[in-house]
Amino acid sequence: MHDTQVPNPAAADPAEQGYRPAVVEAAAQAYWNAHHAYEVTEDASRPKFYCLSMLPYPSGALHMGHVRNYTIGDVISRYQRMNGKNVLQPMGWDAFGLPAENAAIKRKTAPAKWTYANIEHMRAQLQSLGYAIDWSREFATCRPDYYRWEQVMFTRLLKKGLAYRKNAVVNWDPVDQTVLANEQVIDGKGWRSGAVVEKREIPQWFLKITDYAQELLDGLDQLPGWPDAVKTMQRNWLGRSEGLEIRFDVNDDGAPVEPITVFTTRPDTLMGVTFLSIAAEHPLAHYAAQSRPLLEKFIEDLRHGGVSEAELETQEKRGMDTGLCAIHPITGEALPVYVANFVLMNYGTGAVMAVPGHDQRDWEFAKHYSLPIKMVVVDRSVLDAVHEIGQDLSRGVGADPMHAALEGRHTDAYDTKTAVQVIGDFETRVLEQCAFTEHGILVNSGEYDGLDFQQALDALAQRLEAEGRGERRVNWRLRDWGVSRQRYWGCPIPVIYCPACGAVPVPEDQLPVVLPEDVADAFSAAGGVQSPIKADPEWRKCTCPQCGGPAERETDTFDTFMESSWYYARYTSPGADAQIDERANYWLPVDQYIGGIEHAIMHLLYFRFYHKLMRDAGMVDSDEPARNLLCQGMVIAETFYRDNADGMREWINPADVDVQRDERGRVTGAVLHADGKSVQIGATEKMSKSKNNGIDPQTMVDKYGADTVRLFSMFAAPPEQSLEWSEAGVEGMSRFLKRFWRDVTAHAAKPDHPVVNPAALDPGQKAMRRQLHATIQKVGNDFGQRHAFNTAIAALMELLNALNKFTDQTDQGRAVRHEALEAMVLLLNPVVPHISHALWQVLGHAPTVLEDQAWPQVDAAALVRNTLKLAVQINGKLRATIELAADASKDDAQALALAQPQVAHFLEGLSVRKVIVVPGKIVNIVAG
RNA sequence: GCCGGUGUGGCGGAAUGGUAGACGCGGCGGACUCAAAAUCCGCUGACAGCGAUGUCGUGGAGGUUCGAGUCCUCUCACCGGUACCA
Repeated sequence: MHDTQVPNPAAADPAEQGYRPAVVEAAAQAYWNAHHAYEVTEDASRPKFYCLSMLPYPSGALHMGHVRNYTIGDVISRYQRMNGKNVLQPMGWDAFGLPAENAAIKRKTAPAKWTYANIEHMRAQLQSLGYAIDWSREFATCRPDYYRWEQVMFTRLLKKGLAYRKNAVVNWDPVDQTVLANEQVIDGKGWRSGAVVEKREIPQWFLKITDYAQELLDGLDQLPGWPDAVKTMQRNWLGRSEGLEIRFDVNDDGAPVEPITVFTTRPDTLMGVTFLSIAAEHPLAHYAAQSRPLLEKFIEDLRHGGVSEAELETQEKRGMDTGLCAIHPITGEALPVYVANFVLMNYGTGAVMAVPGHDQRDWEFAKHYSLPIKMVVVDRSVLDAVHEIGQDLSRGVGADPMHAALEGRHTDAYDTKTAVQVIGDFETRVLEQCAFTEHGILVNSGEYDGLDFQQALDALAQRLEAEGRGERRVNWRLRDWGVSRQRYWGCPIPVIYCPACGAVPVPEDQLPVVLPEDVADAFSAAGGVQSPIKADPEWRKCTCPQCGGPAERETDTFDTFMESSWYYARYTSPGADAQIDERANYWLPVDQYIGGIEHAIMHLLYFRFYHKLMRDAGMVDSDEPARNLLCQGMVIAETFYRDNADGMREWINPADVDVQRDERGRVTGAVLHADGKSVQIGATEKMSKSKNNGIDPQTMVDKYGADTVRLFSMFAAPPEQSLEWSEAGVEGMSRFLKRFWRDVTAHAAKPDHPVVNPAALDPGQKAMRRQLHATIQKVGNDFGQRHAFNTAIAALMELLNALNKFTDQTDQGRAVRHEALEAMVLLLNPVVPHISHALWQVLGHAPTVLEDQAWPQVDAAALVRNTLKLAVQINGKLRATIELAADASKDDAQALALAQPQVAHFLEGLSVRKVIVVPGKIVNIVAG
């Protein structure tokens, strides 16, 4: 490849000394493209660094969230390469999904066509931002040569028993006769039809992620580079709990029926069970409803509404007695069995033992349906209080609740009235105010009285196991991953249904099962309600791979989380004739993964799960897919609106509004450019179409340049926090880059640049150079360790401000300035690579890929200080500052502090009790 | 409902338990200009004071500590997730 001649943008027109981002950026990008600057291959001689940003969904146009995500990734990538790493930064497209179907319906086109057009547009937008991406590895997940391997993997999992089919509940729109996503259910109604949504059970494919639950939990401890918040959320989502599974015999009017199995983490409250609750989908609920019309109607009513957890958990608690009778496994007591809408069939066994005295939800349910409440656990403090009184509880309250609990502890002296009151008060609280849900000591529990939680668990487990009525169990909140979707725009599930052989995986040599893309007519014909491959009777026709008889294909497609669970591995092996090849083990695991916090649980759990599946298939060596994770916050913006005469609220884009302020800078109002009339100011929230507060990145790049946009998105907030877009703030960044350009070109106008001689520097030059090296140290730490890009940039701004005040024109003064400007170009390069590329040449270097320049080194000698400033506090309040030699002793510091006139003034009439000296920080005088 | 997070000047934010408000925006004043823009310089948490300076101040209420924005308990508001949005 020959060199493309790229003019030096600063030298191109000597008369034009100003910063012209469009010219600078085009030149830098042309140079990088000509030199394939960011294409990489495996290189065993260098440490690798795989920097991965979550791949975008091609929704139509880049939004600020993308810009923020990919700029963070780009800064880290360029920084790591300048520190000697072989850096891979890839990009691709998460191209299947629901929005393409919605857009296709709206535009009467095919989802594929819309998707590919979006990819073309968004790729160009990404390229205009100048990211150091290896584009040779790009792919879209909707292409058969990508999803083919997902299908191969699935058929292998099927053979291994890690994929299986079972019934599961979905949202059903009875008017459109279609399954709805949770997002498409609004207030319990279908978003298009407006019909009340119903729950419906249909057969679906599942992956056995629960087989990996323990490993997914344990693996979190091997991820020190992941945020604690993410690990905590994943732990809670996995939801490991230890407890007992207990069987209750059940009879229907005396005749025995199937027993009910419950799981409980609180077996110590077993003696407080006053009823059982089962899910509406529980087999016994169906059984009981057969002979009970009212119950049947109740269960039918519960079918209304969607299936999302948020909806189920916030709806009013309702239940109905089934008329069945459960037998308490210890006492033999008869207990009613309720159908309750808060019991979820897909958690645990779909049935719970209700202990209203010690579970708040059961307590509320018992109150509402007038069911009995029993107190069987008391707080230790209650026992202690009673013990203190010395009460012999054999004469205590009516039921003699604590006799055994206090066995051997009571004395002869007692005060019946007070003890009864203490116990009574506690019981009254449990019966009338709220459940007591903490661990404590058992009472009212016969032979188990006086035991604590662990003792009760052990005793009950032993007895129930011996009697065959229960066993110890570990229960998980995590459910198996349902991967079937009743939609068109996804990867076809490679299964064939044969009347003779049942569900048969498509043989690998017949894969991929290709999704037809030219379906625009089918889409408009069906109004998008029915998937074209479901609507087409021909597509599904095939022959059974086992018996050769006529058979039909599965017409469901995979959850799109399937594609995004392994894309990171595919980037390592472009063109491989397998899912991935041996190159994967050079690059994996990912060294830095970056994406939105909204993916903290689901995507990141599937991503970890899939990596373990690939490991167990012998494809990768590592246990976890990513060493370090950074979750960036949202991009938010102000909203503006007008309430029109017809009562509709019209949202106005922030770009079309001028904000008005008073003489102190406080916002007093806002007006529309177009008519100069006022508009209302709304909340500052996530950029969205519905609030019309999105700022188009392309407009910003065209107006200010990519470097300015990149700089602002890294400066305005730390990466994990939400970032408020502010065009005034963007202008501030533009000013900084203009100043930087001007200062470097002005300095370079004089051709000579003497070299720093540290021994020859005067105090002013030394101070300037100390700030330079302190900044180098801070920027390296902030970029490399803390990911605090905002403070690194602030330090570089301070350095430039200091350089502007440093007017020293002597040889050594100019040498210090030269060292500083050259370092600044390199330090800023990860954030603003285009202007850095240009200014490097202005400083007299040949054009080059700047990431191959070494990162500036800290000169430790330049950091040395002779004196330090200390704050002096009296009783924690700042009263003076002192300056003393860096090697001064604590005593020196104390003496100097006490000698300050202000200190003496504040100590008047007080005596010094203690002096705390923290070297290099503070002297605190405690006086009174 | 449940799980996780956030809350600091007019605004975005800074601060290994050690001088709260770095840096940027906005605002005010000044220089340059016929004028404006751009650029440059200075000031800018609130209250009191001519000033030196003092008092108060990190969503709210308590607590630990010589010292708390930072740690603990409770509480309020907002944001993210909640298994078929990605």
